[in-house]
Amino acid sequence: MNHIAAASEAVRALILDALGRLVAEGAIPAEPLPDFNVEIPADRAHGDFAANVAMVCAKPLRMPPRKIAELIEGMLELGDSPFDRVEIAGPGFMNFYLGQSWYDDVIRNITEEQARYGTTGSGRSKRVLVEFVSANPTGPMHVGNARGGAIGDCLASVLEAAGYQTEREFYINDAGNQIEKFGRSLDLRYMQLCSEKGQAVLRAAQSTEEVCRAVYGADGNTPDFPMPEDVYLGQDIIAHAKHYYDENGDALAAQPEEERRKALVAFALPKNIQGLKDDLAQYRIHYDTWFPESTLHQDGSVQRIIAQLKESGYTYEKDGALWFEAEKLGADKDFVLVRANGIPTYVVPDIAYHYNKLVTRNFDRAIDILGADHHGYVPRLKAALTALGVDASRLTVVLMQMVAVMRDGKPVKQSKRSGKALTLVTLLEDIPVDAARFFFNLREANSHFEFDLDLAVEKSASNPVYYVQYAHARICSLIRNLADSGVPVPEQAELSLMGSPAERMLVRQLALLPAEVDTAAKALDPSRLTKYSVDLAAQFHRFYDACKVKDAESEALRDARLMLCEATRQVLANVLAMLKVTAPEKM
RNA sequence: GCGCCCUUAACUCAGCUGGAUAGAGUAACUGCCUUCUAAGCAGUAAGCCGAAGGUUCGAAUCCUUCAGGGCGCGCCA
Repeated sequence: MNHIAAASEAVRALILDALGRLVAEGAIPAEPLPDFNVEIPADRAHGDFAANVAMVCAKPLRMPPRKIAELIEGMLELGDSPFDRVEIAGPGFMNFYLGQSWYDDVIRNITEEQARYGTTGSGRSKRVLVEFVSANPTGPMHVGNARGGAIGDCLASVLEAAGYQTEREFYINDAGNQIEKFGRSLDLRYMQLCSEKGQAVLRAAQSTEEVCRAVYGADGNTPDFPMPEDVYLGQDIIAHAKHYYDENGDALAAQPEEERRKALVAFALPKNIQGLKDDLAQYRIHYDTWFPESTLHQDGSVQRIIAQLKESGYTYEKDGALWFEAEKLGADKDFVLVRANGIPTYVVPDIAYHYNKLVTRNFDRAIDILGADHHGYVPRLKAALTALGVDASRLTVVLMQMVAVMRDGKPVKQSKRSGKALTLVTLLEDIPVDAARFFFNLREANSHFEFDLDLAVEKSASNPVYYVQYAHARICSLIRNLADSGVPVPEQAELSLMGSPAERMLVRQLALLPAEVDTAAKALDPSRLTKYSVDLAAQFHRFYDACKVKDAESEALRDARLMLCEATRQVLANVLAMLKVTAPEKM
């Protein structure tokens, strides 16, 4: 249950009620009044909730704000409301203070809902598909994929918590130009290994790694093993070629190039895809669906989309190519659908894919997590969907800014061309999954992100994930100690004994979770939850410092605090579960 | 040239549907463990919220212009 929203609604209702009676008594004129805000003030000294009703009504009522506030205050009937007092402050704010029973209800509610606490129904069971990472299967995942993975997976958790029927999907780009390029690259490396120089390397090397290093050279392009422009240079390509050679020898070298590429792709691509699955599993990401692009070609979807777009009337021919009139539908410029050589551009399967999501599979919403370098492409995709008669607002693209990897305070150059980008696997060798997932969700997607390798590797307290986990472990330890001395967490306690600032601050923070989940779901911003978890941990640590549990002034108070601790532990565990970060019982 | 994003404390960032003295974490300095985990807490210091205009009772927040940084603008994906 969302105690914050309920209390906020109560403020609004109390004020509207009071205004109604003021009108009835003729104290203020009966005219439509502007909407007002009920918010949680930044400064607690300004109450638990503040309303600006008196200020926004000052002009239409032609009365000073404080005077209006006083009139409203005189008419308020706090009665059964969660509030026990109201103050007028500053230019005319009305500050509402929560009564003790509200705090008690929050704790009882968490005790009752347990792992369900924090879930809401705001998504009304709508079906949402979250597509994320969708890394190119021609190579390993890089740091950008790692960020997308953490953000997408946590966003899906948030949407689940908010009551959406959520599915996670990985789109496998197993067709098109980059697969051609993959085949070409594999073939070149394979033929190099079959050559005299390659054979010499194979004889001399003790391991695949040594072969890769020898062939790769300093930057993937050595005089002995030259590579042309526009191929993949990474060592993973060499390793695939070497493995194929190990298993099948050089018989393939005599085949036509087309056949060689086909065989090498058929050999390497499934391995890569399995590698992606394994790496993502290690990163605690599990998809409901792995959707191969190739199926869209095989089942005729791509051709059908082209036909449908033609029928829409938004296409034209120019220079032998088929163009889409995206500009007429809000995009910045028209683009090519089918090249003069008859091969569709990458956008067509993409359009077909999103059509599949929203029409064929009929998800209510589709959410894509993409790198910011795709921003220009989003309006075009949406324009195409519009032309197909699909409400493009059902697709939301979360753009995430680039990750700048820092080492020794300097940015690490990520060279895609030479295949030297930092991979997810390498990253996870250095830092724990917990830290990586938390770190990548620390900032909202749409902000430039600086990943400090030294800091993440450090495992120090500067990394906030330890701060949050420590709070959980600390509570577990406390509960364990008391249980060992015969004091288990009680099922009921005199909660109203807890009225100190530290206790109340903690409870208010606990009460905030459902509202945070809703906000995060609405804004598609899972980073709100990491921030929330840090704030909650901070409130607990303060409470821990200010209030003794074991040596409380009375057993009744001790029991009440024990219940509060357990509620806090539960909420920390719930948030960490959404982030898929472990909640340790000991540290 | 056009478009998107960013610019807040020494560093990394919150705050942005306009609200009451601008927040947190790091780093610096000071205190707090014979007592539930000091991976913690409390405190000090630190800011012309990139610049200039505008809107208003009120602007870090909205609008305009400008400056600096990142990223896009292919019959590449």
